[in-house]
Amino acid sequence: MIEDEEGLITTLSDRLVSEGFDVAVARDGSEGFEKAIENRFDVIILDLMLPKKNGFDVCRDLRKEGINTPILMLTARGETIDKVLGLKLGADDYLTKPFEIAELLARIESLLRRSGSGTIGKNRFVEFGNVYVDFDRAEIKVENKAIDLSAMEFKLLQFLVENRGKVHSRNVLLDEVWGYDAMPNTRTVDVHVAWLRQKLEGNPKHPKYILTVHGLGYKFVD
Amino acid sequence: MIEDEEGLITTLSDRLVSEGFDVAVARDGSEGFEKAIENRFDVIILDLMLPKKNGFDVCRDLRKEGINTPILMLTARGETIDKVLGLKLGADDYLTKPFEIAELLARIESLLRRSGSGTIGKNRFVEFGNVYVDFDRAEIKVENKAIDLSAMEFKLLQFLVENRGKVHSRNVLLDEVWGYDAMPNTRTVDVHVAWLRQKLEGNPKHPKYILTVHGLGYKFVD
DNA sequence: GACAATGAAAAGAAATTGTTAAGATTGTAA
DNA sequence: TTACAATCTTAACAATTTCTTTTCATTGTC
Repeated sequence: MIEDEEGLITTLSDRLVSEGFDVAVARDGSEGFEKAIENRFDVIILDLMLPKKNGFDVCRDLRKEGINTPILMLTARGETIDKVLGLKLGADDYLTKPFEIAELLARIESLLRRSGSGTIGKNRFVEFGNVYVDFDRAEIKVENKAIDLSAMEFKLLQFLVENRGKVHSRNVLLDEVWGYDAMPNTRTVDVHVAWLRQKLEGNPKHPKYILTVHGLGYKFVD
Repeated sequence: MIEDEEGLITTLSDRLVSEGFDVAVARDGSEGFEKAIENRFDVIILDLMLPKKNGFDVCRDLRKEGINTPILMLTARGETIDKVLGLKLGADDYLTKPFEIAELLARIESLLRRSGSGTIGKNRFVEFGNVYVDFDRAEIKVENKAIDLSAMEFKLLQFLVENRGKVHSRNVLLDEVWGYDAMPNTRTVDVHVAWLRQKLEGNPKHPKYILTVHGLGYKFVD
């Protein structure tokens, strides 16, 4: 994402990350150009008005370098855009600010589909034993009965499941689930693990999925 | 629908109309190309073998013009189709003649769903409990009595309903419903949710449809 | 068996949400 | 243009839920 408007950067990258994308940001044209050459991105979101090197130039020069990554160009409100020029320079799609994020996501999907890079945004869920977890709906079912999890419990479960098999120390879990700037006692993790077990282990006293590794931390297995 | 086989045109357009779609027909490639640029269609059904300009060319040129309308390509019996080529040119799906009309309808539905334009053509409405919502007419009825919703309330309801089941954080709702450049307080969402509940939940204190997921956001269920 | 690590329970702290009402903003008609 | 009505946003407070800490019992390891 080559963009200099901080608000848009934050909103957009947050959303894209939550949709499962990895996002790299460049805040001016030259930086964007460099990064786009060094890395193999799937899509480039390119603002037209940029410091140092404008969107048209970035686009044209990238194509000159043989970079065929799909480019979605953003134009400011009211900015009259010369589509023909844009097309000649090699952009793949346009979007005029302000736009709905859904619109942008749809365009990205379309670009990815066209370039054959694959799809995203599916319903993510996992099953183990008779536990069913749907991360988008924030819903879990045990023996087909819906169970309520708190936000923390959910995030913790999600992290453990997505990094199954590996042992995670309490400090790692605090960083990953609670965030780097939250600094609760490590025992807090224990409490949440206990609650999770209470809710989804058939026999919480002898857990099958969320296991304790004495002296090291916890791990999820299935 | 860009197609030159009269029999198919009649059968198909009759059926599509009866399913609630509006259908425009072009009988050769050039005409189809022109019409697709002039109008905002929701789906294009495009035959491969056409007079004046073949399906591949129409497809590629439309994409070049920035037309992202989903394209469903029809190929004749036995016509070997180069799917890779088709994909590069921007088609979204294929169907080989002869096909069941039901199959074609299903593919169209799928394309519409993917492109997020909702199912248009049909007079789209939903019912849950004794609430009736017509999105095209922007009308809702509760126990058969018409209820007024403000613009925001309506957009919010529509988004929740169209993405039912999934939990949406307040920030996502702000982005989706208010737009990314609008930056109100996240609590604004709560207020609107409360109003919606007031208007369409039988017992607003214990909502059945618009549910709070503590710590995460809101979701619609029915 | 000693010592540290973990499990379990409960109370206090903190965060989130529901609700209301007072401005601020927008749209509309005179 | 002005005045009015409708709508939206913000702020405040209470109610609720969740999180953190603490304590003590239990388990595991050397």
